[in-house]
Amino acid sequence: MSETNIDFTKEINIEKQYSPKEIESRIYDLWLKNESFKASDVSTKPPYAVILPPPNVTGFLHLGHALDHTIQDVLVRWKRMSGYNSVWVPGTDHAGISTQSVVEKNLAQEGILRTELGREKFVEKVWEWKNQYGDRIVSQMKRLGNSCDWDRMTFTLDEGVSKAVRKVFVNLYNKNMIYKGLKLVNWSPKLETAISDIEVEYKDVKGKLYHLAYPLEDGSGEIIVATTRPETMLGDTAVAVHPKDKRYSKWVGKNLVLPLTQRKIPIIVDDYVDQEFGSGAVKITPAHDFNDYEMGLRHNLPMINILNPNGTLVEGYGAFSGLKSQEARKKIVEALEEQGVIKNIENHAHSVGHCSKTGVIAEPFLSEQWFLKMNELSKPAIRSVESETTKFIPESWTKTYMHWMHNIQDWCISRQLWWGHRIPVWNCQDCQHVNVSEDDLTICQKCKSKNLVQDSDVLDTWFSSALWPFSTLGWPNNTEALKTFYPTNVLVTGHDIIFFWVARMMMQGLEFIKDVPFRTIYIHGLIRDSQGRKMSKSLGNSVDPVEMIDQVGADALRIALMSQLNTGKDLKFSEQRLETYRNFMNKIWNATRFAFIATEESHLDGKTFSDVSSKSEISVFDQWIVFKLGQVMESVDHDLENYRFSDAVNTLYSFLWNDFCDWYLEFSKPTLYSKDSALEKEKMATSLVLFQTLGRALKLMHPFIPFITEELYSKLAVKDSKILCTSEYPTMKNNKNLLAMGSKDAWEEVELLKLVISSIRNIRGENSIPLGQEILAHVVPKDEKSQKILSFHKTLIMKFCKLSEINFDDRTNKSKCAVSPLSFSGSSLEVIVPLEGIVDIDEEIKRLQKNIEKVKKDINILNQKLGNENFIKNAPEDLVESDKILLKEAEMKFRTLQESLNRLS
RNA sequence: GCGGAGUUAGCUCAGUUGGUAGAGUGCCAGCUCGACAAGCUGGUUGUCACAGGUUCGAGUCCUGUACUCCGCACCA
Repeated sequence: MSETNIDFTKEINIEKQYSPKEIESRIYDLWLKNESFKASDVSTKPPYAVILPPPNVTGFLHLGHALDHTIQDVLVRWKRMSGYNSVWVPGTDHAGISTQSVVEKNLAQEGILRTELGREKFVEKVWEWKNQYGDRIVSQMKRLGNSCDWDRMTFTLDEGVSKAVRKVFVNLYNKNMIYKGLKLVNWSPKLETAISDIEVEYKDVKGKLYHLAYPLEDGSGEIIVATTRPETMLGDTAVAVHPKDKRYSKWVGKNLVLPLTQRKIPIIVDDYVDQEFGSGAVKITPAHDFNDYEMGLRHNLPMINILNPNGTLVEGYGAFSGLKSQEARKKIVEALEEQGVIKNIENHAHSVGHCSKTGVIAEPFLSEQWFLKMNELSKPAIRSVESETTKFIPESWTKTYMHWMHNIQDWCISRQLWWGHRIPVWNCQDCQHVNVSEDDLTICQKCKSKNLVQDSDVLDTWFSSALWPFSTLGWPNNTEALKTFYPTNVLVTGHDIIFFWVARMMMQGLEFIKDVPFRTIYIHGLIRDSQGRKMSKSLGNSVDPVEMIDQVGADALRIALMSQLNTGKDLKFSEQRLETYRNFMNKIWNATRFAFIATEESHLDGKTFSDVSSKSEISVFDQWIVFKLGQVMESVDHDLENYRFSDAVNTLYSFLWNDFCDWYLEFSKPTLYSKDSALEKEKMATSLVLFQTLGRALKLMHPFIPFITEELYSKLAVKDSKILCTSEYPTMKNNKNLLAMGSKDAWEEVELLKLVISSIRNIRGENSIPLGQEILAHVVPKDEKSQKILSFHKTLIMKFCKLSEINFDDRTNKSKCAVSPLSFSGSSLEVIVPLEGIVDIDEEIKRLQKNIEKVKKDINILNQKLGNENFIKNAPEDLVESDKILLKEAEMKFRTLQESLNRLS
């Protein structure tokens, strides 16, 4: 470790209030200039790798990103400081549908239609758009403080990634795992493209159930069928009944006449039909319903497509043709009613699939698409989680993952879009050969014809995302980066994309690299507003993180988010909490300011970060804070190791604020401000310990609040490196020398002192004795050790409690006195404050009564426990013993309090 | 219907093997004590959702109930 000494300067140009704005941009530039975030492909250090879930390239940072990114940044910074070759690989996603829609909308405003522009020109426009806005999200990520290795920045349409995509496609095609087929898929009529099953969101809708009567061809009767979508009757190709349904058995095999079209359709039997529901007869529309589709396949029924890609009715249905399905429904219902076909309409709640991107109703639509077979791919992905080669945190997500994996369906990977990875398939117009190739083709591989046309579809965005953990590391080349960083350590993401992304990365990683893409999957909750509602534009409750950063700084936002992060639950965002941590930043700022104001330059001359004195030379307060510091290091290490971010934040918060500022800095003031030249040595020691402790605290907090800690660290008089973010993260191990200065004895001594001080302050506070009024106090220890400690710290107690005088002997006349009996670690003592002439004793009577009630309650509980034979018999011995001591102490306190109450009233 | 998470102070949440319920924030009172009013000091706040059970002892373990949230499936 290199030891650098920065000249200590007494010139304090630190403002009273922390203003993050100027500091943050300066500090981020400093990191970039020093290449602090760069990781090496080849290193002797152990690797630690995190791949950023790539945000939409034309998107902007929202609060969810802020949370997701901060978690990753904390981990990556922590590991970087802990001696790892720590890399965070950034990237952005082309986000096929979203980006295409945005650009299309934008062009439409200029009066330009995508279809008029043509594919090539349109894609050019999207690239222009990407180049214009692609940096916005990156600069926002930098404002948040993300310590990405920017040289590794990847875009999903980069050449390398595209190569990977094609290689994967061709490879899977050659293994017969990718196939093209005419199948019923989910379709977005607005986007006019197929979407995958998981891109459909089911919402409960209050609809109607229409009962239609279809007459038999031979006039022998009619069958009532029920439907929520009457317009689909145009595509009916059968009516199905249950094979055991006696009501219909006589008609099975006969034909019905479909109203409006007069088409003849058969009555068939199928087990799928529920006899109990409706009339027990189901109209079958194989081209527009998934269940009907399956039945159509089973019974070899014709599949009549009645919809155009944009959701309007196809030609051939007269006035209905060209209508959107909702209008068509209205008109068709009217027509059917006229003909007396509709027997009944009732209200019916059911859930309807909507396109998750646009919110329009998703239509089951018969079309030719590319599919990836998932069954074989899912097997190793299941095994890897079962064997805990990859672990979910929290573990409960394992079940969700498994359930989906076990019920996995083939994935529709083609999209009828222009923006994305075009499917690497060239169809020969002469010999009809399907050429599948990693390279662009101009000649048919079979007949050498030049008459080739590339498949017009692009791949689902998630197809390239699924390769992200290895495509970003250089695959298909066997790069050093891939060898070093794959499998990555942890994937951090929200639970909303476990199926879309996490599961698919697992499958592709195992298929192509033969190893899991990450060892741990950390799933965090989603951010909601202060009332627990989802954040959305329409509700107007979404919060712009950049605006928050402008207001309170990135650090405050980061630590506020992390302070709420536990057990993967969703978290409610509140600006109040943000303010709390803004204040915390200010506290840290001013604590450091104090360090400069209160210490003298000469005391730190030549001193280094790891210089320590001997225990005998530093004060008991120094020993106390160092002891606490050790505990903090241990606890934070444990919390980070176990992804307990809020615990780590709480530990650091209370150490810095309560232990360091409230007590240690106050304890150190009498020494530091002393003009007594005999105290020079103590001053020196305290100055050093103060700076050393502060330095460690800044380091410990750095992963959470990188900007302010880096800024303050740079000003420190003693430190062990120039740049905090690449310095060593403090642990019990690497701070052995310093921590050896801490001691348990010192801890006990100071805790006793704190107890006495607090109890006198309590008497002051409860009796409303103003600070300006000095008072007399008696502190009566019942044993020699406490006696020694307390008299040693006599002046300090007087200063802390604003006493005119302090006595350590028992006061003989305790009338008109406030009395507090105390016990600590086996010692007991009394604090007595004479109140005569100072305050009205009514308040003191109230205080005593309150304390008596409390002690009485304690005594009752303890008596009950200790009076219980079974407790004595069964409870651990040391518990029984400590309870006995507690009881004794409580009884003593009770007597003391009661006596002083008697004297007062 | 299946699965998951939850219910603890006014609010946001901790509570690791069972051993007298915690923090922050808010609220009340008093303070320009030589870093910080974005501060200091003191105080206030609970039928741990409900009902049973196991146990000497349950916020914690078991069973059931109610409510909230989130997935998935079904829905002619």
